[in-house]
Amino acid sequence: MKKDVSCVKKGKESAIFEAALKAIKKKGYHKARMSDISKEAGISYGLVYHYFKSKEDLFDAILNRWWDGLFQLMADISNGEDNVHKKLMQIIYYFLDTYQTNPELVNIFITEISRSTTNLTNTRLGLFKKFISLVEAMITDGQKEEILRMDFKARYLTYIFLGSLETFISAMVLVDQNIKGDKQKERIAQSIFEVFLNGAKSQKENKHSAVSNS
Amino acid sequence: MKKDVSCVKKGKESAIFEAALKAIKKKGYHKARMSDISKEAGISYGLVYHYFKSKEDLFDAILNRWWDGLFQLMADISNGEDNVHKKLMQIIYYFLDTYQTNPELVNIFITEISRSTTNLTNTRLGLFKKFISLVEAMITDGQKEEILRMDFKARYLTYIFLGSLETFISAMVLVDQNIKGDKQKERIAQSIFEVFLNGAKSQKENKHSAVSNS
Amino acid sequence: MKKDVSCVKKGKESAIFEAALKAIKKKGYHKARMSDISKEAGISYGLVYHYFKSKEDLFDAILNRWWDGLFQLMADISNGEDNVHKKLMQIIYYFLDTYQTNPELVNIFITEISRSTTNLTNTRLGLFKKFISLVEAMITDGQKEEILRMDFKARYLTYIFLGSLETFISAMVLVDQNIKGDKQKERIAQSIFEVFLNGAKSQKENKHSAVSNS
Amino acid sequence: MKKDVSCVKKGKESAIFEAALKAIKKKGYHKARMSDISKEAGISYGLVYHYFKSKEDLFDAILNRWWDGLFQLMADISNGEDNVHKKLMQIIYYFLDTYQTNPELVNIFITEISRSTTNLTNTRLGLFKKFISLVEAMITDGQKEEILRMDFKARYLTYIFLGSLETFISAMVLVDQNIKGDKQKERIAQSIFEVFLNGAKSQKENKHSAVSNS
DNA sequence: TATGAATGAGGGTTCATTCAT
DNA sequence: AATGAATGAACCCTCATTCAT
Repeated sequence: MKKDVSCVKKGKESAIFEAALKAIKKKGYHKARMSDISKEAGISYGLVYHYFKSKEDLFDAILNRWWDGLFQLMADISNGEDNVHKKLMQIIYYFLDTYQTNPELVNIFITEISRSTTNLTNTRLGLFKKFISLVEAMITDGQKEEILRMDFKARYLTYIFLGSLETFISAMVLVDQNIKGDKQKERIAQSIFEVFLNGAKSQKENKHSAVSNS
Repeated sequence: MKKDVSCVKKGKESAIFEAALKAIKKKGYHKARMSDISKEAGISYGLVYHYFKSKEDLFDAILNRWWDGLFQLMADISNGEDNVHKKLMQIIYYFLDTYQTNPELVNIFITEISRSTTNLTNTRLGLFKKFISLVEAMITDGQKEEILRMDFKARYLTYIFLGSLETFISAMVLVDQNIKGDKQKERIAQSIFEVFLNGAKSQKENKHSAVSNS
Repeated sequence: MKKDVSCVKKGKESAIFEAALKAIKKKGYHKARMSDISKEAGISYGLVYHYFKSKEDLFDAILNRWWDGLFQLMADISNGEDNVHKKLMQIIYYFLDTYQTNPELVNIFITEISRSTTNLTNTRLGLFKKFISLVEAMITDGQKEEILRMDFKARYLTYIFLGSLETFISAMVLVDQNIKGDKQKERIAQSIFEVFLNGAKSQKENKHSAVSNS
Repeated sequence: MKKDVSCVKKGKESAIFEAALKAIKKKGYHKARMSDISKEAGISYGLVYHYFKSKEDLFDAILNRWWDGLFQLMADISNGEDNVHKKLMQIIYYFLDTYQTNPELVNIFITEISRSTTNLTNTRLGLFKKFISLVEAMITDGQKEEILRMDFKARYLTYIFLGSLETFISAMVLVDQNIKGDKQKERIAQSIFEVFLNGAKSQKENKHSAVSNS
């Protein structure tokens, strides 16, 4: 019941929110106009300001939805007893799942946040760093459990992991590709993770180096 | 000497260019004002337009410097006889070298181009895709030579390679980290490449899987 | 009553329109500033753009008011059964009437359109040529009915007719002369038409030539 | 010799002058840029300012050439003993002749002066009024000699005369028509003058009115 | 004379935000 | 809650004019 009420109450707010997602995806934060958003939401110009204090505020709300979901996941993972394999896979899946249900949201994360220094207020930068730290902590654990190689800083491995993930998503975003079915999603997730874990070297090469290393 | 002459001739243009780099790095393309640039360059407002047709034009000049250098490198690599190892390493070094000499340039590439769909005109998108294709071609060669694993699409490996690289740089950009000395540069390059090639899995794990695979 | 409603609804738009008329009359289209117009209309700068897309658009709106009225008249005349005398007189009266009620509008037509090649987009040029053609058609009819002399091209007579009319108006515009009462208006209209029809030659001369022609 | 020197000295000045004519004809005074003019003249940007104090000054020089020629003619006519017929014809011919040798000059007179109140400084307005007065004086003389009808103000006849003339030229200007040969020039001059003098009424109509007048 | 780089005061336009209704 | 008219501070760009060489 509570939820219903909130839905009734938040019906317009939510419409604005979704409209903002679309508009920002389409034009980017700077070029998306408040009028685009209100038009897309099917409401009047000034009403946006009843629900969101400013454009910046609306943007923050969008980011918060992203970060909230992500940090919720990170909390769940941290509390769980999975090994590093499964933990990292869950992160990958979070990105891919969200991309399926809410491509605009991922798009905005990729294009406006993950690389842009300009949109990064200190608060936002903090969230971003916090996320990296959480991943790094997992990787460090993996190193301690001797699952991940220890000859590189955990931070470096983190970059490589997140970088692969982001670029994959980014590429899909760029061509507006949608993930067709769970099969493809699984394949993509596997690719990212497999290469991260075992590298791009061929088996043949591996043997060579195994020999040469022996 | 040659350089001096060009500096005399191109003194102002070059000053504007550098000022634009700084301004765009600081505020991003959209928020960077032409007045910021002229002020930074120590010249009058209107003079910018003597050297560059428009803000867009100035931006393009910056991008062209980046792409020109990168495509020059790609051409050199393609003509050379190096194996895929060395080729990919050269790409990594190009990013790191440029980051040393011209951190703003790399910054702009990372923040305004490599992920931003909004700033991407068709021309720019084309350059970006061309670059990806060239890397993919190298990776494909590496697969044919059985140096790189063949169980994943070359395009996927490409994403992972470039993703790792970009995120590394991006992270440095984010914290305004500078590369101290060639030693550190080498270590970073090695990290990226090593993990890409051999994966993040520890040796111990590798033995396990080697055993389990046999 | 109708007018009142429209005034309530279109109050600001109409105020901008009138202000634009004044500003353009005073300074000409090029030198008239949007800020002049907004100031004259007693509104804020940006509001002009709420009602008119651009300066050009506002200018077009002004021209359209003129052309709409004129072409409406031309249509009415064409449908009517009047002879060429009355038709041409109605055109003269349209100019003079509009000059009385809306001197700025006529002013702008005279100064910015009827002679200026620079402000003439193809659309505007088209309207102008269309008007000339309609007048020419009347004159041609007059020639067919043997009311007007046939030894000159209808187009030539058209130029002379419109030229007389325009210059008359133009001269009044130049000295900001206003038409005092319907008497003066009638006298002016008569002058233009009489001379066009019967020429400037004196009666005495006419007799001479009549004799010499016989 | 003096003239030669002046020609050597004034070579560039004259080139600028002609270039300005072309540029202003093409784009109008306001839109014609000083750079257009210098480019057209084949000289450097700043040099224009050696010969002309300002854009306004250059414009005035152009107008002066026109007015000088015209007032010279008016002086010659006034001193001569021709009747009003010949005098008016000479004015017509001055316009047509100049249009043949210097179409841009006439164009500028038509489009930028004869109707535009905006470009009219008091000085320029004075010249214009002076010209009208001189024509009016001729017409008045014609009335006194009972060659021209006296039932209308001389000023009105003047407007009609000049209006016919201007619109004719204006129409040629509009379509960039050039006068082919002296035959056509004569025909045009005749048309203008004939209708001014004898009116547009057909002979048949004239007889009717002659009858009705008797 | 001659060059063209350099200046900077506006100009049109945009758009986040406010406010009266 | 809801509307959309109203505001005005910037912003990009133009271009007449000046100036160092």
